[in-house]
Amino acid sequence: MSENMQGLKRTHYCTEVSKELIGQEVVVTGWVQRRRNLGQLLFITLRDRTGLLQLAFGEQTQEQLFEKAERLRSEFVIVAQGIVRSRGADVNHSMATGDIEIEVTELRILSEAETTPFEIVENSDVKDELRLKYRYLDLRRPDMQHNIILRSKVAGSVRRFLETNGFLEIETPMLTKSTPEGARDYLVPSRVHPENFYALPQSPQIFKQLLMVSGYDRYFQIVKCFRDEDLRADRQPEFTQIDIEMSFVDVEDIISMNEKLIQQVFKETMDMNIELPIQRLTYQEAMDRYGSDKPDVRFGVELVDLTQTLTNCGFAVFENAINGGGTIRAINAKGMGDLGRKQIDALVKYGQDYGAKGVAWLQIKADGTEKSSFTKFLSEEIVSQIKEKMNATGDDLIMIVADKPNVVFATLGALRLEVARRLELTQKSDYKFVWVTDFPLLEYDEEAGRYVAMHHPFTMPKEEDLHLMDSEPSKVRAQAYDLCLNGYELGGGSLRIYQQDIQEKMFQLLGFDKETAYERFGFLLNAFKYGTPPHGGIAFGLDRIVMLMTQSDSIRDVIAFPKVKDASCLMTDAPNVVDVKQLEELHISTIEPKQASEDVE
RNA sequence: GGCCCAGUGGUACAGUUGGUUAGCACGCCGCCCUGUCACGGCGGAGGUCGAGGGUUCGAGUCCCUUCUGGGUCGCCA
Repeated sequence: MSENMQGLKRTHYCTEVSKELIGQEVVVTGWVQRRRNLGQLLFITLRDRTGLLQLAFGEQTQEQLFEKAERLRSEFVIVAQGIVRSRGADVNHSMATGDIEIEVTELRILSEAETTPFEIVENSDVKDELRLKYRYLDLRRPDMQHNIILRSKVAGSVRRFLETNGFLEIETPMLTKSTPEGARDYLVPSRVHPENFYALPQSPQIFKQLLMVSGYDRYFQIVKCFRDEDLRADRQPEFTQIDIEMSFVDVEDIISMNEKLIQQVFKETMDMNIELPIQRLTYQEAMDRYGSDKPDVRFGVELVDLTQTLTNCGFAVFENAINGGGTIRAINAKGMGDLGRKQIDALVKYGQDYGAKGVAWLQIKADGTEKSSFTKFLSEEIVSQIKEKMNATGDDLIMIVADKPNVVFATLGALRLEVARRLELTQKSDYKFVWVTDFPLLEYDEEAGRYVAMHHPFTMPKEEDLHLMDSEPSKVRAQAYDLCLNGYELGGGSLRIYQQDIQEKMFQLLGFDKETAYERFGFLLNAFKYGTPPHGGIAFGLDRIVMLMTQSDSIRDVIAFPKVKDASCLMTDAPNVVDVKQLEELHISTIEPKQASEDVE
């Protein structure tokens, strides 16, 4: 029979009880972490979100109370009243409250608990599947509580900084209009409008721009966004953005404001100092040096251009790549000079997952001898040129990819990261930020047979590239920027187009006629007719920021109730089948059950 | 949609070239124990080895299919 708290009120969280309170009466609440019954003496470790506290039952304890304490089991919820006392010499140094305990005078069992499917301890090694099914228990674990609490602190720090700097927090709709550009939308059927659908926002992009038109000048929102795409360790179908927009600013204003934001958040929540200004790379530099637009700059192993050296060495693969508009680049994995053939082949295979047809390699062992996948095309002169360019001094594995630039960058960029993992070149506790700027405005979509916006259709081109919009659209750079940390994109943004003529040109390049553009974004284009300030902004992925802060491997570990790989929720079983009546109200016909068998044969 | 990894009492793991009764730790239950804190001691319960099929005298182990979870490519303006 469970009891209630009537007449008792919590006076302290577990770790707020300290030796300053010795002799005083306190009331504490929480979950039973552990019971240690020594016969005539019994200890309970009590846990709440602040930590652990020991309760003691001994010779002064009334018999009835002691018997009640003996009934306690792990995860029972209790309230205990008692006197704080010193533990004397028996201090537990691994516990924040290890020098004191509560001599309990009253105990109430508020809720009993069945044996949990896994133990509620830090760093437990339970399968994700089980953790997520019993997420409410997983969230009791101290490391998860730390993550979720830190997340709240980060959000608080963001709000304080932005409010101090004149930003207004304004909410935008969750039920909005589908925008077929970009990611797939989650759709919500309308009951009132048969065959019509709302979409959940992929981001509040257009609304925040409208708020600039409306004169709010500085906006922010910590907001859920939805994208119906496949999941990854750092991607969930619903995720949280720190969404920011500013008026009457240029790229420098936005970057400097936002690096101050990041600096303050890391200082307040991690006590970590970030030196400003944060390093910057142009997109082109990032690709050339790291093979990635979200480079991990904690280590070297940079890409080197070997096009000049190798085009005419006689190896047809290289020659064909160059004739096909390609390039030849390489990385040098120092410390892999004695890697065996099997392991090299594994690296080659790894690289092929990223699109390269092959990876040529040249190994220079510690003793100076060479081994290569294309020995017969390597004259002494070419080898020495490669050695010089790759700074090879022995114990090197040079991996070379010849292909179209995007394939070369993707492959070597991925191999570079794989090399770093194998050689353990990075530490999670090391944080290196970098801004990547001057992204291309457009990229060519082979499948659609047209240009698509790399960022979004409202991204402002660089002034000096405007003249290229007609002649060489692929060369136009955007006033767009991403903030990257340790190989993750933390956030990105741009200056927006606010001039009618440039916007029209942009739509033209994207292959929208005026009607299509108005059908999709008419409310924005109309709004721009009534006085639009120059504006721009950025959006940060809150989940990723906290993931990196907590050194987690997945954003699942910093989201209270995340979804699994197929976007379902193991705890609630969402998504689920709904009542036929609900469907009828929404004018959705029920799905016919699939014909059993036959369709294969 | 493709590729890769994993699945063995409640949990985490071990299980040899296929061989008799599937092993260990933690947890759980009971008894004992006055300073424990990963308490200790003694005893006990708990498994259709993810599922289905196949090979075999015999399958946790080999093969096929499938389910579940994870990673990743595609995808993610």
